[in-house]
Amino acid sequence: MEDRHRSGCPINLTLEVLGDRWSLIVIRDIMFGNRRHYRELLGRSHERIASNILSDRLKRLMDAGLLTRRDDPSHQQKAIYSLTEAAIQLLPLLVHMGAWGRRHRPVTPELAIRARLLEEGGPPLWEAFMDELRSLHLGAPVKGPSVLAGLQAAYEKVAAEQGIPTL
Amino acid sequence: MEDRHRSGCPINLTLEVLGDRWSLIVIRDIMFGNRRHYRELLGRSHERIASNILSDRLKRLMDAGLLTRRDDPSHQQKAIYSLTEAAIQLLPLLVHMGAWGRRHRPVTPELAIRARLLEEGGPPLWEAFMDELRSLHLGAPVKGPSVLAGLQAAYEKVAAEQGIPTL
DNA sequence: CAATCCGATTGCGTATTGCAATCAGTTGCC
DNA sequence: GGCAACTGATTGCAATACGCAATCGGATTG
Repeated sequence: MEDRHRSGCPINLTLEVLGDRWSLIVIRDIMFGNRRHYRELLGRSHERIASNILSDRLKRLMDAGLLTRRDDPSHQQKAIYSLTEAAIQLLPLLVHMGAWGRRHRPVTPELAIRARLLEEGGPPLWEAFMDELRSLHLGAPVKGPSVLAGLQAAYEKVAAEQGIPTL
Repeated sequence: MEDRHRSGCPINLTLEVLGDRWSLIVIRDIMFGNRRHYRELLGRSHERIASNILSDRLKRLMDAGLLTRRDDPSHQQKAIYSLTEAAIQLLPLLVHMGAWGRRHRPVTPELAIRARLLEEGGPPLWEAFMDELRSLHLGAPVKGPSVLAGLQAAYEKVAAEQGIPTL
């Protein structure tokens, strides 16, 4: 991206990569929504990212070493985007953002269910989730039950109880 | 700021407040640099924020309930900016950002000293620091020795050993 | 062979950013 | 008193980024 940095401060350097309104949304959708294709990222979020912005962010995140792109073997023209280890290690950051937002912003309760569960699970749950992400994105061996599926099931349970349409 | 949100997702709502290149830099400088005046924030950082951007960010952060502004009793035209409880609770997020940047970005070693100490200190140190911030910014009673001074001393010690100019 | 889906790209108007200069009022100093 | 320095900003302007809609060439599906 840039060779010239504003400063070598760790927080500043992190903001140079993630300090905009879309980069972390894209990573969130890949990480928690398991969205691996361009069209999935484009259409299925509440936030409705524009296609040119998505394209630009995918490029930037690849340049920054947070995403990789490979061809989908099942479809000649599909691409699969995967998280790198660096991106997987953003999980605690995203959990903290969710936790802070839950406390200090006007969140929609059903959209905060996953954030609450991840917060309550604490570092042990995060580690299990990160291991699962490594198996999904880096081809690492599967180590345990699916945290992702567990979060989704918990969400659907609460959603069903409250008559909320599943995303 | 905006009444219309892109979505009620906790991560998205957090990004609507903090998802730009300067907001967290301002909070970082107030929090870790104890910079409470406009001119201090304007001039003493490595990143050199422009005065109009700083002015705009201070306004937005006040609107978002992360900062308060009051008159400086010692100087008729000076203002003192303080963190709110919501902003103080961003500390773990900032520590995680620093930790991630330290591992995955080309940080300047001496600028990473505080980040390393806060990371190593873990939640107990963060709690102590947050208590100190509450006494500095919210007028809460002082509870223990100054974490801020400790970080600064540790930084100056390493800096002196390596002949690095103190900020 | 037509409709649909694929990952983008283009055009265009608006909003945000970066940079430098400037402002009016206050303070410190001699 | 007088003046330089300092206070928290504001203004003007150019460059960049964003948001939105339309579109693209190629591949797949029915």
